[in-house]
Amino acid sequence: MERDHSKISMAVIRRLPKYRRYLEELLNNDIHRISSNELSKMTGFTASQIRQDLNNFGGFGQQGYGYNVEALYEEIGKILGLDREYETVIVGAGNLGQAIVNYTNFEKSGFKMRAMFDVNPKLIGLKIRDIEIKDADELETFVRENNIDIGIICTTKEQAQIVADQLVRGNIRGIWNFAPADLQVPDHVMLENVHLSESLFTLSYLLKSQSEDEER
Amino acid sequence: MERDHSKISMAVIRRLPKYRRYLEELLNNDIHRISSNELSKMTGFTASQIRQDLNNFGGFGQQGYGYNVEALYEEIGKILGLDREYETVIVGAGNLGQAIVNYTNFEKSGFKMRAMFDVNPKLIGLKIRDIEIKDADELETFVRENNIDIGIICTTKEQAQIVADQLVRGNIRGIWNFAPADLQVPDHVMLENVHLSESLFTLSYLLKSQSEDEER
DNA sequence: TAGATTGTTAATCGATTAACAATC
DNA sequence: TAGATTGTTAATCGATTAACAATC
Repeated sequence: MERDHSKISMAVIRRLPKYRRYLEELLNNDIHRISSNELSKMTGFTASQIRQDLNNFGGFGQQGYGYNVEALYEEIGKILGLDREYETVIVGAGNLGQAIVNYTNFEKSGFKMRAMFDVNPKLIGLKIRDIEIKDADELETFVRENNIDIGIICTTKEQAQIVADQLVRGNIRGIWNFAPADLQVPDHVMLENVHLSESLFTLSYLLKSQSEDEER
Repeated sequence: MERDHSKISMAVIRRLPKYRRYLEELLNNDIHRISSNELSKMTGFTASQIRQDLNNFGGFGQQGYGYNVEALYEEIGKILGLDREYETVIVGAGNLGQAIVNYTNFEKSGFKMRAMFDVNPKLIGLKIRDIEIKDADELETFVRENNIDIGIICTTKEQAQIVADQLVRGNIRGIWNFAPADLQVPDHVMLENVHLSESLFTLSYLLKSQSEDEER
């Protein structure tokens, strides 16, 4: 049933978490069967697209019946790599870093927060949810010795590339970057950016075009 | 020179902030002229795409010369609606709300933070950067009376739709939503989501497919 | 069996890239 | 003028939608 996933487009991948979120909701409401048509109404994607998306990974459905909610939820989790745990560190223990470490849903999804790092002496040594804020000097060593998978960068844009280099030297596998910068990392290190100002500027564009539309 | 912007694709819009960011960098380095080819090398987009993108909005360049950095920077700012100020409130004064209010770059870009709101009595009355945390009960009235443009939702997913409804009743124009939920808002209210877990799950997918590739 | 709904192919649509004439 | 680079059209590529045969 499993196909070659190696050339799935990112557009498909980015829809999977939304499918999974709605499937979770269905499970919470004790609904065990769903058709692409019903999922379409919930998610706003077309039924055709949903069937296409899922079929990239195998035939999870059954003709005349639809999809089993539990099974599909589990399969999507596996595709996304959520059937395992990830060792994680947060670099930058300011408000954003703290927001992430306090958002326990990430832990529940398997992203284990092992340490935070900062340069601010006032923060070093503190603990948040039992997670210690360490001196940023120890980052590379800690990442290497603890086989950390993911580094979450919550520093200024000035520090971000320096931190990324340290993470890479410590053999990090992926970087989740919140700094407003385009980081340079080797091909084998996966990079996912959250560029907040790009998102905010998109909203301001939408407001502008909305008000222009109203003038018509 | 100005064209009808009403049917520009979102793919184009979401590239504009990146162009603008690199143009700002050029300005800081006193570079006043840039070709689509050089911009291509910096941003990673093709030169052809850059010229196509910019030509959606008018001919900002000059044959044989390229683009004037200042002028292009300004134009992109105008297109994105960054040539004006926005009245903004943050709902939810936890770490994430505080991270946003403390990130002063948004203020510099014209997004004026006028108040924060929370239900937690321990937070109500406190001030962050001179911005007061108010009782969430006052949200709708405050938004209406102060002509707030943008509401930033940093609450739990359970509270998010309730807050969105209050913002809408207060005549909000746009919502920047950080809660992991798909909010229902009327068509005239613009909605931009930052779904952090979707981004993190995408990273975990990338890690998984990267390790599968290595096995080959 | 009849009805429902998937899996999958084909058609359409939209976005990106290539090419080059226009022009500074 | 010669050289460079845009603006813009045409070609290609990829993603979405439609349609329907397969099948539960």
